[in-house]
Amino acid sequence: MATHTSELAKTYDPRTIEHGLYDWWDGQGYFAPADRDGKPFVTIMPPPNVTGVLHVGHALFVALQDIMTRWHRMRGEPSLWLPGADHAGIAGQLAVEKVIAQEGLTRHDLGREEFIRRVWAYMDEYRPRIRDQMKLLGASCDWSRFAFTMDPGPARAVRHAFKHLHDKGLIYRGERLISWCPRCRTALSDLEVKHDDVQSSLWRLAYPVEGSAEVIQVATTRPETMLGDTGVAVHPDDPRYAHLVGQHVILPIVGRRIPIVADAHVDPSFGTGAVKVTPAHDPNDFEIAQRTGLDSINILNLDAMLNSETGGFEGLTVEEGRQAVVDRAQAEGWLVSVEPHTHSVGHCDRCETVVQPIVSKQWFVQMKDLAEPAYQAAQDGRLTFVPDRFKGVYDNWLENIHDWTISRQLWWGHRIPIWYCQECGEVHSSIEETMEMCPSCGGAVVQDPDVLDTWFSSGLWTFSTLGWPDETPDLKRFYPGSVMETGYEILFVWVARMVFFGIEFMGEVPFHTVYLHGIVRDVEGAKMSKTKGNVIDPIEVTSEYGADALRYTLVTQASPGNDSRLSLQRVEASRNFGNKLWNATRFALRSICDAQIDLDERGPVRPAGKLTIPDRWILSRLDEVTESSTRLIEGYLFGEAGRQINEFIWNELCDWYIEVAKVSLRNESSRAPQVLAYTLERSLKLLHPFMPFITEALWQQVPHTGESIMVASWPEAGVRDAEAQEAFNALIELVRGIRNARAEAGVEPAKWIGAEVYPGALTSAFETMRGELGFLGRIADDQLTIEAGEPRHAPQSLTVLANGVVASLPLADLVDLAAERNRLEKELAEAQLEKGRAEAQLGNESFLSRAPEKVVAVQHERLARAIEQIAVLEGRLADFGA
RNA sequence: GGGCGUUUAGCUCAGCUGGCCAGAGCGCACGGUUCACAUCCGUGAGGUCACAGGUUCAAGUCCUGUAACGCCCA
Repeated sequence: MATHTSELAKTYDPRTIEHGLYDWWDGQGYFAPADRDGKPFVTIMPPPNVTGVLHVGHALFVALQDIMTRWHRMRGEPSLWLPGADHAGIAGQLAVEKVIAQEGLTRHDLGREEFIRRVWAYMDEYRPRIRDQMKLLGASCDWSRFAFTMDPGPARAVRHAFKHLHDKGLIYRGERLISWCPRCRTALSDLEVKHDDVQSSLWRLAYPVEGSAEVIQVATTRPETMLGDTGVAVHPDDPRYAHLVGQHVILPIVGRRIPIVADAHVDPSFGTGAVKVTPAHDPNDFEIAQRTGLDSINILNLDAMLNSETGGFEGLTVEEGRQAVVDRAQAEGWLVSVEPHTHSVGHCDRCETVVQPIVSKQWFVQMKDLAEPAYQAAQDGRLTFVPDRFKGVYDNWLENIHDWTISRQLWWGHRIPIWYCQECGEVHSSIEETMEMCPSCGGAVVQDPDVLDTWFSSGLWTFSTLGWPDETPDLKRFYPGSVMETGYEILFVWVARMVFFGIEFMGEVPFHTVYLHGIVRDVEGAKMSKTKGNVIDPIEVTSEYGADALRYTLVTQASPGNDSRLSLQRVEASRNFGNKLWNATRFALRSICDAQIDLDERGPVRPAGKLTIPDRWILSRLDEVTESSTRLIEGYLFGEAGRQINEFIWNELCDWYIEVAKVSLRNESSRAPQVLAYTLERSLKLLHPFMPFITEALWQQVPHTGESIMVASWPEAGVRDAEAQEAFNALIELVRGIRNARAEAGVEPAKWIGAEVYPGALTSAFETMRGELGFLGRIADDQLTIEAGEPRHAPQSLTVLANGVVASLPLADLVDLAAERNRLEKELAEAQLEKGRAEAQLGNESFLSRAPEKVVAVQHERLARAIEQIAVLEGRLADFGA
């Protein structure tokens, strides 16, 4: 270990201890998968995109993935957590466009080559920053395998995948209605379009029917699109319009003659029951046109300005065009009505601009054949979800899948590996980065100018990072991986795509478990955003409270799949927990300084032999916590595991064991040092995946075996000691009762009092804990009696009942008789209620016959105890007389 | 329109396979310089587990419905 201080400071200072540890771990090579046999644990990091800085959402995923990885590593499995970064196509390009805009330039001023050079420079600047931030959080990922989507390896994988799918006919080029962002000037996939409700209007327009005085009214939320109408559709069974089907209307403004058609998808109850059909700018209309053979007329340029098809409106924006059409309709008398209407409008996920549906020539992935096996994997259990409700969401998406638009009219990204021959017109895909001439005719070729959707390369991530398409040793050893941990918001865009690509290219699902976390919100529950100014910077939090505290907070405050709110108060509480652990270790180190701690290859040897009841109790509780936290982590219930470990350390080890150890440590032959060393060392190990820095720092100080807690073994649970637990629990209850009675009677906290204790069956156990009882209850040793027989009471005394143990505290002048009588009466009433409840249960035939024996036995005990207490309380009250 | 989630103490949330009197942190009240820790210790107050039905010997937990809030898909 790099720094080995002999004395711990009085308070825990996360900054001091966290500094330097990470580099030491890294230098020791602990982050790389161990070179040993056995099934490896593999998780691939969802690549944060390189355009920004880390936010708390990243801190959450780092914490969760690090917990899993560290835990599996401690269990002795070769563990790989592979980090990466994502080039973030649109977002990346936007970020750099903003930068050059400050120089008054656009990407077109620079030209494609120079622009891309600038993007690379930008990315090269940001990548290390993100990496450094993840190091601050303690991410134990293998940096030697770090991958970037634009690196040569992953880029080659993209070309291989593309060519494979193209050759197979699963990638095709076609004219389809797609979502177009006028601002980003690119096609988007369905998943990049967010739908928001917008307050708008519903306009009713009257179109004149050809050769008659009749008009047909249509309702629309986008009147400007009438310029591209190629038909009017009505429901085939709608009697109002039956006579018009097959006739034509003359479209106002443009004067086009368009047919009235029947289509079953028209909703007769919406609006007028007749809809205008604009196949080039509406998905539903596009489908109606496909079925009824209507033409398609595009009225927009790619910058979303109206084009020459619109007659006099060319060059107007959509909004201007809308106003112009409405004005004209009003003036000419074919505007029937305008009513307020709220409807859902698609916006670009990146820039919020209203998305325009446009018919355009793009590249698509045909999804049906890819989706089917991915769906099957979830049905037969090869793929499971945590929490499992996301299986339904996943299924539903795959069942209703549409083809995936993968071409983007951007410069930053993987260039589509397609070349068009200028001579013979053939289209070729290639796995090479460049193509010199047409493979068919030797003619000149030109590469498709577009790039691929970022998620196309991300979808290959589980194997492109391991060297695919080459059969590398890494690929053989680490594919398929184990767990994919990520946010639920990218279940479709990323997880599902990794699954179907994994199956398609590797023949196996890329991971068996998908763990999905929620969104970390601010204290008010609002999503954090730069514009709102409510962002909590994880790095700032880390520098104030420590990465351990932030990680612990994020993990224990959230349950899988649910959003959580982060408050600094809670981070502070986690830091305080670190301080508690820190000081418990200081105490332990001081107590065991002279003692010889026995070590074996797993650390301090489990104490055996002459153990006291508290010794046996804490060991038994440690076993229980070891068992339950192991089970919880196996079941992905990290938050609950973390909480239980905290409770054990704070409320049992610190509050009780260390307190009683102060008594037994006075005794030379005490085994407390060994018990303390053992329990503390195991506790540090249990907590290590959650709070890696402080546990390492302290572990190095306490007696241990091995170089680092990171690569030490995860504890195994021993056999429970029910007898010790029962006896010590009774002691705890009694001490609490005594403290309570003292407080209520207003006894000075510092005053030593007397006590007569009647522990019944636990008498001999209590004899052995005489010193501890006196210390904890502040009872003078020469005034403490422990007797097996029936409780007797001095007249001026308080009575304490606890788990079958009775104590009488003679407090002479201090006792307020009326108050004590009152207190006893209240306790008596409670005991009688308790007796009644138990009797009711035990009097129930079906309870006795149907409930498990164990549960029935508990009720018997409960009844017996209540009866006992009632007897004692009634006896006591009788002493008070009338 | 379809689906999902949330609703538990003043606040933020746990509560995993149904089983003693429902827990934590923060906040609140009272008291504490016991030689690890005031980033602490002790004691206490505070809950109709959203509502209405149902299943069960037993429901915060399972089922059905309702409401409010939120999210996803169309």
